[in-house]
Amino acid sequence: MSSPVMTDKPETPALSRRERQVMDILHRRAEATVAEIMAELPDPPTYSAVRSVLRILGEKELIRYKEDGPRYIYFPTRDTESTRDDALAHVVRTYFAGSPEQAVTALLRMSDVDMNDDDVERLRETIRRARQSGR
Amino acid sequence: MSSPVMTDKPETPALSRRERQVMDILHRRAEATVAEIMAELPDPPTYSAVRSVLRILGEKELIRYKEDGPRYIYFPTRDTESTRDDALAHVVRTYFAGSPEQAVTALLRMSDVDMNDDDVERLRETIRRARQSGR
DNA sequence: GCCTTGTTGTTGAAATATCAACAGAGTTGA
DNA sequence: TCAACTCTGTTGATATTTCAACAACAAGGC
Repeated sequence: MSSPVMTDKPETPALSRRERQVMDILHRRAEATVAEIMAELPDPPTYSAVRSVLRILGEKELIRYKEDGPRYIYFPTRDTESTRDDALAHVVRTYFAGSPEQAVTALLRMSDVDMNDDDVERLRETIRRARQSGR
Repeated sequence: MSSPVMTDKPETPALSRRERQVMDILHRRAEATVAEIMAELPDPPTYSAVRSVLRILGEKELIRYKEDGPRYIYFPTRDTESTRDDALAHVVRTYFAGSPEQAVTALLRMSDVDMNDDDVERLRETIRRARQSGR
């Protein structure tokens, strides 16, 4: 099972439904036990079923675990920061025509701030200037 | 999770791997033929296989089609705007601890603008003031 | 006209995901 | 101590997904 060189491994090994649900939980919580994951899953299956998914995710090397006394605590293998950037990039590409500015607008609307594209551009300019004047 | 209205997912029937890939393509392109979808799928299966997925998505009422001469043009049933908001909200909840500001920071970094949380807060203030002074 | 190409409708097989059952080991607390 | 409880390791059954094959029909080029 130990192939030393794996040529072009896709960034996302095409997760199944349950696999994605579990990964989302682990990213949201940073780490979790089987019981915690089970509690957060929609239509939670049995303990055994959750562990089956975890086993598969482990085989795909998407998660690892550390021992905490008698039990395992699972956590994502990949760095959270790069993972979140990928997730964001995917959303921007898929839903915002690849325009981060449009996504920013939508986000600020979500956080109760009204802002149009011109505003965003103005903001970017402001930041850029502040940055150049030696922050 | 501080959002006052937390609508349960009325229609996100937990898509499978291929189903999600196809939906992503349709959201990115707004509409597409079978051939176009097949061309954009990773590890593209046969024409028939793509159509099977489309049939299932149709049964779930996630997509519809219009006739364009001899062929069908498929498109998402749901409004793009609400779908993208949901997608964004999911990413924010899963990867940014529910903080749109953090997501904005990551987005602006992606679009080659350096900006920290203080910058974002300053920006929000700027926008808010500009708005109150009668934009 | 006639052939080639591209499309849809339908069916069913193969691959994969999902789930639960059971055995065994370790921990805990009375 | 030891019995109850919780957890892991493993296996296999069931459900769903994924895929391809084939027939029928329409369009376009020669």
